Amino acid sequence: MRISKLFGKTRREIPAEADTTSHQLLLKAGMIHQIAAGVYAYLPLAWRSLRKIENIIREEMNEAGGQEMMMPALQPLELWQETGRDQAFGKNLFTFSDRRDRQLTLGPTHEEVATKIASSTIQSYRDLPMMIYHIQTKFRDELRPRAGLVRVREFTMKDLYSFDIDEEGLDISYNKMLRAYQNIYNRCGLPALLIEADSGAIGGKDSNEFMVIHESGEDEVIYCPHCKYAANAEKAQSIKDKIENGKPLPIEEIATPGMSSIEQVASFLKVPHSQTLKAVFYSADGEFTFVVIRGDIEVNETKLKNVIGCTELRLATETETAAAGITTGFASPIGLNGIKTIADDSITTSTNLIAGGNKADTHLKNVNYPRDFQADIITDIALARAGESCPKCQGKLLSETGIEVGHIFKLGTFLSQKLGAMFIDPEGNSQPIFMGSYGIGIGRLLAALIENSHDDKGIIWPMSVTPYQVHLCPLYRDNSNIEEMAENIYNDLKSQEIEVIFDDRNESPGVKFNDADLLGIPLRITISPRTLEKNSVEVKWRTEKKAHLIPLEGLTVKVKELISRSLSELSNPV
RNA sequence: CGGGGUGUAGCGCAGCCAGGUAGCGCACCUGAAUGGGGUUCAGGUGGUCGCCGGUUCAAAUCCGGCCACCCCGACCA
Repeated sequence: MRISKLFGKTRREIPAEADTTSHQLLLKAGMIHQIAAGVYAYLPLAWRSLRKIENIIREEMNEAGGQEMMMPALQPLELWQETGRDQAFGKNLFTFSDRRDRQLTLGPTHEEVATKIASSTIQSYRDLPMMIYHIQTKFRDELRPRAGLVRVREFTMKDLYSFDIDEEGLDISYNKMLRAYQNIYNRCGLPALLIEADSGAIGGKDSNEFMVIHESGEDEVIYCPHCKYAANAEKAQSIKDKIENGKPLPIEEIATPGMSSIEQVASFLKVPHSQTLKAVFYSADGEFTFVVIRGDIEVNETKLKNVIGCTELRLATETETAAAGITTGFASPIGLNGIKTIADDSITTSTNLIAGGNKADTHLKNVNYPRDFQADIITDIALARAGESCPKCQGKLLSETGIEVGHIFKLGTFLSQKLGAMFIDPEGNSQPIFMGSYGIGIGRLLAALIENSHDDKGIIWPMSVTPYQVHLCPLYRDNSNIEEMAENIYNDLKSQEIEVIFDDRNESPGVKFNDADLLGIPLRITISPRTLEKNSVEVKWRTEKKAHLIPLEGLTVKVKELISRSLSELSNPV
């Protein structure tokens, strides 16, 4: 490709709207163009990289036994209503009506469609196990698209669905995918951490995410440096320190005028936050719910949602709280009637806590569970934090932010039961198919790659996913000798199927080098009067400062060798 | 949806407060010189000032409404 003909120009200044590195570099390098919030066009350079990533994914999916097919983006909303996931997705689902007033949705994912097809295609245990996948455009009406390609409303995703006869079969399929995913990240040169994740509204047993640890990420990862325990903060467990406040004492009412927050109460009574009881009120699918947790710990709403089993969970409004007869700021689980109460297990290991008095300006001292109140459910609903102890090895937990570049789920039989995807077992009984779902967002992977691999000059592509392998950079091109040599080298490299981008512009060396660094092609070949004097060209890796001279004679063979060596460093299958 | 911000040429911005022929830099076109890390000079092309309405002799500028985009939060298989 000649840069003079390339669709998409590099820029010196970047649109003010971009403030994430990958977004800035993608714009600066002329690789993407924004059309609306969270909607992008991919220009030729980005498209080449995206296709390479897709192909790596395709190869690994095929290797693991997946069969590629294509499912439609346009889906009847009815299908989503059958599984109830229209509610779970809520407004994230793009929906509209066709000319006959039938409601349609642009698929945010394809479990429903895949399951529907499986229900008619798979009939016997002899048809299982089976894995199908496609690479296709998804639509999600995100509340807030952000950070360039990191969170968008239209994006390409590879999603694979596995179908098995039982839990053990699912485990096998799941592990195959897990290995395939690790191969994908390795081949893309992207260090992705495998972590435990919440499986969300669809339920299911296990779920894992692949995270690229990076400050611009949107997810918090809690991990243990000692035993490699790592989990999404929504899922993470920790050992809560026990707080002993002595033997249970008699309950006592105390005046706390105007002290309505944990902060105020604790400092007023000169006790640590951990000796207080915090009350939080939620509306869970419309039901008013009272949540109690130790004062120093935050509620993990994902855990809470799973415990309650609701689809919509939000903090209750002041009106709702008042309607439930609760005195905000002085709420208490004691003497509560007819309100669903959920408590974190942290309150069972502490004694003599300070709780609200259920009337203004009053708190209760020496509150003890279960002596003074009961909860409908007692379990872990706490947000794990860095500094707490690892649930596996007692080591100290740490926290980082990360970009989610893959998510895999053991779905179990939830969807197959809803949609009637059954098979006949060897005994002749009808059984629901065990399903798994495995997704990778291609564009986000690209963004994560750039976040992970760049310097202040530009992108640094791994050889496997670079738009081009070689950047050919002749200096003083109007010198006819250079021009001719450069054209020859360009043609030689191309004839050996080396992917080369040729800076055939008559620009100054500074401009060319800066653009080369910005585009981030792994190998740069410079040809100038200076190198020609020695019958050589300069070859420089994007990752290195220094260039070295390579003779013109045998150049193509040498370059081919460098490329394949670079590629082989990226592929060591798990 | 709550909070904050921005819309003027392809990009970055000034002009608005105090209404009076729309400007600068980059990019782009022409020419010349130069050139190993965004080179210089000269000449040029390009704008419904986000949209609709109001005030006014006159609106990029003042007033009202709307829209779009960005950031933080909430939300998120």
